[in-house]
Amino acid sequence: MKTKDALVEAAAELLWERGYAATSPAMIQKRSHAGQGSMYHHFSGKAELATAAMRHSAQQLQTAVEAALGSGGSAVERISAYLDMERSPLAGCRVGRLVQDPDVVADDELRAPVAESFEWLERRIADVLAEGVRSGELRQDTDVAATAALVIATVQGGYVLARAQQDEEAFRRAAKAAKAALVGLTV
Amino acid sequence: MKTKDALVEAAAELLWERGYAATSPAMIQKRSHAGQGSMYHHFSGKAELATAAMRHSAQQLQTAVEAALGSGGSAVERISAYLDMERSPLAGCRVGRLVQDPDVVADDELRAPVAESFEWLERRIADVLAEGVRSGELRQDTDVAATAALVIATVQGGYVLARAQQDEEAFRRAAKAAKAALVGLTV
DNA sequence: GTCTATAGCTCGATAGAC
DNA sequence: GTCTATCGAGCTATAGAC
Repeated sequence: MKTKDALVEAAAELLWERGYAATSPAMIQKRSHAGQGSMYHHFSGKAELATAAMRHSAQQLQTAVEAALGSGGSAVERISAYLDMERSPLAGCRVGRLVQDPDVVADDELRAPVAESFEWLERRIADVLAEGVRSGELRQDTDVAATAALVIATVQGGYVLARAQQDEEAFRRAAKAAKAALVGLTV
Repeated sequence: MKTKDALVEAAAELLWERGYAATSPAMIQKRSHAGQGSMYHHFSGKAELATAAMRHSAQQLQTAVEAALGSGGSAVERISAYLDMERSPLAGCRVGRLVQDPDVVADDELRAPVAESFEWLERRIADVLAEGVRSGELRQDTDVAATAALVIATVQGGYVLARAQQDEEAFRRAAKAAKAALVGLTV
């Protein structure tokens, strides 16, 4: 169970750095120090290994997000903690970047882990916001679903801005304005 | 000058649909009904043709954005018009999607058109917001640069959400919350 | 379970005829 | 300016020895 893990780990890294289409089995094998035979023994091919790697990355991300959202405090504080999570804006989102990959979007099996990850995230953030509305922290007329989408879009779009200009500050600017917008929703 | 334009047009479409790394010269030739020889006569190779196609797409986008921002009305109305521009969220942004491509980010020549496009957009939107502050429509303490980044990130991130879930509504939810946030900045 | 060898294909680019 | 032929490399996958 050691070589298999190394393959998944290496595949996850490469999917993050290069996406699915631009990552070859040979690259994964080289980085994980596994041979051709090992890879095709543990997985049926590139797609199955990539799916396992995506689920691995999504799980890691989910744990980190849960830690940020689960910290005590008000809804605004918890969402702000999510926006301020430790990130490398220039590296991009290990899950979100896959959404641009033509091969991933074309194949429902490959897209499933990504879609599930975003669905979970959107619901999770919407729940925190709904708590804020219930407790009287946020306005009663707050559109919880729309605001959750805005928060996640800010992060995903912040990655795009940072990568386009090769400047981490672009991400932080977007996050700062999103936090200000959240404060504007408080009673 | 006809075959050359067809090559640029086809390349722009394919870059939008598939990105740079996953688009091959053969695909571009097929779609533009141009032969191998024609392509290498007009362009030094894939990279040069792609650069021309990117500038073509960026120009198209700039014209459309200018139309939305240039419509009369308050700053909030003009930015809202940008957020409500006619888009196909599932198709993604023809410029922003290139930011995820490993080959594009690795090469400054390829990245330049993308970076310039985003720099122009961020400045343009910041200018509109600054006018709103000056006219007394928006609060004096508005962080114009951060808000501009938030607006663009909302659009780019909205594309990611929509593609991840294959649902246009995800984009519209994010845009709706962004417009609400803008209203919250008015005096 | 892991290895090497190789299949069959497509990649991006070049050559040279016309 | 456009064509076809071809190069060397890398792609994903399979075969079969160990």
